[in-house]
Amino acid sequence: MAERKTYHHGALRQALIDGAKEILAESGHEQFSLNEVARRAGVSTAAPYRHFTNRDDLLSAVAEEGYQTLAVDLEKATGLVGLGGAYVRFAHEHPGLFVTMFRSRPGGEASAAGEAAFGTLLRAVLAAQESGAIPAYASPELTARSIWATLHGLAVLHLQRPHERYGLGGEPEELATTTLSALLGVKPE
Amino acid sequence: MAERKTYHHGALRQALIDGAKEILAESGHEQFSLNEVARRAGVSTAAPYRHFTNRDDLLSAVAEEGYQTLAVDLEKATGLVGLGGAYVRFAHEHPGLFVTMFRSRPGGEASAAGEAAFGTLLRAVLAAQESGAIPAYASPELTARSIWATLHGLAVLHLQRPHERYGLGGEPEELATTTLSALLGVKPE
DNA sequence: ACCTGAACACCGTTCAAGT
DNA sequence: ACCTGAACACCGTTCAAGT
Repeated sequence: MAERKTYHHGALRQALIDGAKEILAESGHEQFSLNEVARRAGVSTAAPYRHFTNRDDLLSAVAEEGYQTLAVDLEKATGLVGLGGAYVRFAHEHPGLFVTMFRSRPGGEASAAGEAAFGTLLRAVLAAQESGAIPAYASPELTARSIWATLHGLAVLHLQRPHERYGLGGEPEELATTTLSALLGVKPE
Repeated sequence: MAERKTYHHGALRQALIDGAKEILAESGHEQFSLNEVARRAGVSTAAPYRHFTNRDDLLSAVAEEGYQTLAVDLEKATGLVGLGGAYVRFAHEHPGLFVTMFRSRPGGEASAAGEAAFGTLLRAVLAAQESGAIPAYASPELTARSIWATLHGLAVLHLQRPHERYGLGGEPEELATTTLSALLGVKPE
């Protein structure tokens, strides 16, 4: 292990990001260590500082890739309920990455991928309101933000309290369906 | 500073909890350090281990007191919307404590105070459904859990993205009102 | 330009020893 | 019974020095 490679034109940068994702997947955000990432890449603990200003900067880069993956997942989903399920499933399948995404860059700019993800949700809300699948108590924007909050809370609570089953089943899709229908009366199409 | 006191019959235990809360309020959960708590209490860094098995055990005790404070806050609130506002306000006023509460004891038992807080929400939902203030798409239990998820997501997102204003204003009560009314059509009574 | 080696202050935790 | 002092492995970060 710790095979010594030579990194050229920024290859180390991506290797560090990939290694960080590995650690997050294996041990979670709490256990993440910058030194450990360096060790896995086979470089000294000082090497990452040529590519990132500090630990948080690396985690921000990881978070950005996480937003891209999330945006792709959401785009593949169909309907408001499918979208909600995909959001909760993402958190469930990548807990370390999910936590990292929403802890990083306090006060930083919104990620482009994050905006795209919201846009996908917004379109689904618009369609659901127009078809009458959900009531239009408020504008699509406000409703979409509110649903995002709901899905986010659901995901976070489910990660931290997996034993308290929100709804009947433990499957992310079932959680999202049950919750959204309890609040909005939306039915799976 | 670091005045050397003598602690008797468990007085150090509470002093450590209080010191931990201070640090959480000043610097947040991320910056929390067990050694720092010991320093503030004027004891050695090994002393806390007579009262807590480790760092997480101390934070769990802190979290439990947080749940008690939250339960009291919620009980003082009136109506579903008032309750939602109180929840979001608690997170807004005690961010470090709030994060600690929902990060601690993974798989541990639910706190009694946490259960009490949920009971308060449940009663408010029941009343709102009976008066017709909100639609009864689902059982009060399921609706209460769903609303909790919404409030939690709102609180978390607002802590991490204070610049993205959910709804028009930044006040916790306004956030909760706007969101709940967007989802449930509930009006402030 | 990119990485190493060694150092710094700090952390959580342990343990023998003091009172 | 409760706390100290000193140690351990580990962390994030810096910086002179190597290639």
